[in-house]
Amino acid sequence: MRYWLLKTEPNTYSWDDLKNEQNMTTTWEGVRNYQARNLIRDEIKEGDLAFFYHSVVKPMAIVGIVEIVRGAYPDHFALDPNHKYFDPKSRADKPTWYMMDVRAREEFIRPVTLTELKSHPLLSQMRLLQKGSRLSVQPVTPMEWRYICDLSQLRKV
DNA sequence: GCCAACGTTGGC
DNA sequence: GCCAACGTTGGC
Repeated sequence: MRYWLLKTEPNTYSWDDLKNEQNMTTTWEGVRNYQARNLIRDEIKEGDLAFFYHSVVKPMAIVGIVEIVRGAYPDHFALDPNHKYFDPKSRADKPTWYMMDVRAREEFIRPVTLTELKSHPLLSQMRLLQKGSRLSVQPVTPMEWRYICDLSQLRKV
């Protein structure tokens, strides 16, 4: 089982949005970056866990934990010409993009902010904290995972 | 609102 | 295959 971090802009899709979904489960579509695509398609497996990170908002923070409840399958939104995630290069018989399903599992009673993450030397190698790191799907090491979970209290959702 | 970093596009 | 131009991301 491996650990990940998923970025989202809460203006677009937030932790509260996820908690309000039926079964607190949503599709995770619209990833249009090849590096992130490769992680979804090749590395992320059902049962893996991921931090849910709010970007471009105050405060920027990890707010909860989701479980991957369905591994990679073709992103059908790429095939819909009327959808904002449409990509004319993707084809049904040869999909370019992949999506997955995630479910809210736990939330941080106190969100762990980007500022706080940066203040911990042991987290200095975190992908999220590297200059210019724009990847919206990132790996998290087991050490980083445990360390960050210990920074806040978790509660089941 | 700014702008550095990054990814993609397209002419050559 | 190179690389300049362009568009986007995302922290500040």
